[in-house]
Amino acid sequence: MTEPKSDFLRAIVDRGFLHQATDFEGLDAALCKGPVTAYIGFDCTAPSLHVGSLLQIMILRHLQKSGHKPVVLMGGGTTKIGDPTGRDLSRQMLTEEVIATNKAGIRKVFDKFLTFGDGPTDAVMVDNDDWLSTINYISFLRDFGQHFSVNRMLTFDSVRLRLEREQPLSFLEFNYMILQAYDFLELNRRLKVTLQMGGSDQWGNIVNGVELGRRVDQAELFGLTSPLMTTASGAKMGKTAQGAVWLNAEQLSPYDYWQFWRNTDDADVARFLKLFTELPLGEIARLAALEGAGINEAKKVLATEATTLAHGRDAAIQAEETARTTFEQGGLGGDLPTVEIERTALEKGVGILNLLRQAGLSASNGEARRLIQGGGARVNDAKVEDEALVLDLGALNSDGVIKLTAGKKRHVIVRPV
RNA sequence: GGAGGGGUGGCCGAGCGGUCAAUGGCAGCAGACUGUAAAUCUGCCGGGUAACCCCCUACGUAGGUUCAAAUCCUACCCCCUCCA
Repeated sequence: MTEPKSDFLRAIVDRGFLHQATDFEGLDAALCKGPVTAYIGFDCTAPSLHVGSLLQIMILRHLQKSGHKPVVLMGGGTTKIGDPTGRDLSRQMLTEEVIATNKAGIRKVFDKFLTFGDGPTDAVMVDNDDWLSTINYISFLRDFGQHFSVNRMLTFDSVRLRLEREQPLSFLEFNYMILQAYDFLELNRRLKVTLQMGGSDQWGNIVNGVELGRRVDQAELFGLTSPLMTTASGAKMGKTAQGAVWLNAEQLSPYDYWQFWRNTDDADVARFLKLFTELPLGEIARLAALEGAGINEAKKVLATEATTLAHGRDAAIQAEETARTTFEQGGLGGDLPTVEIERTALEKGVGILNLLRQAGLSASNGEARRLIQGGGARVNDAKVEDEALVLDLGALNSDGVIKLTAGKKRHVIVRPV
């Protein structure tokens, strides 16, 4: 592969976003010629997106920054028939209202990363429900069915692996790749989209779309995939004990988001800096060269930069500041998760087990008890030795709140109201 | 439609009449060591509770047999394989 000439591909390659592409040179040339419109598809099964989608979002951001037009395709139509991947076949179909709500939530996330509008390089969001829901089976078969070879479809990884492992593959699933290919064709017709991007697991779908476009409309389409994201320890990106790492502040506070990045595995830091921040590569190289405890500096930069993209500079700085006072000075930062408690209840006295539960630091009294027995619970930084401990107004610190801690990292402020 | 196999805790997977709240692995939580990392070691890991005492809930669903069932019987639901 030669060094790409277009800004976009150079960024994508240099920062580690590229897995494979169809006609890399052709795409490079097209990107040099003028604005290219490209899309990535997203599910709308949840009211927000989590870190697992961040890689794709960043690609769209780079695309826009280098002068091209990003299209966000919402899979509203495909969501309607449920997601057939995995064994969760019976997953509930979502109603129109839920889908609409989810789309609105997702749109808010994208607003942070992309500039939407009507301009030539402004991002737009579309929903494949607009064309999929009106498909007529007979005419669809006649117009497009002839272009799909089952023999060929059977060779795609997504299908082949399932067959080799003798796992069931429903006809519905088998059709997904056709519908996705059709999305590409439709987007090309409607919005002059000529490039589809996605995770490497989407390669088969993307190639199908490229070929369908060529066969039906003689359109020159391109596809590009990014590596599937895993952490150094092999886990899927974006899952933590508390659940998914959401990109919107309603579901995950900027402080927690910052913490997620701060806790990145050493081995992932350089890679993540390239993928999830927009720092210049030279700066990243400098940070990545830090050794031993010094790498913590790089993690803080990663956390602050990544949080800036999702929540804005101010929120990121505040999260960083809170982390500093909490972790480095043993104080309590103002941005820590806060739980309110009735002042009158506190006057009477609240059991520590109960309080830990209310603060969300343990799921049950038993778990809270175990936490204390294991020596992991602290009140105002003092280890709790007695699980029968009762806290009242006397437990308030000089700030008039109680700082509850579970383990080394989980802090909650309890504030009387 | 016929024959066979199977549904066990977040996941994988033992158990196949009492000693089973259920072996083991993974994941998770806490402690130690550190650097809010990794690896390692230790403890915990259904709920209630003063403690491994007891109570409640749990091995697809609903009944039944038995002093006693995740384990046996019956019906039903679901999944898989083979045959038609």
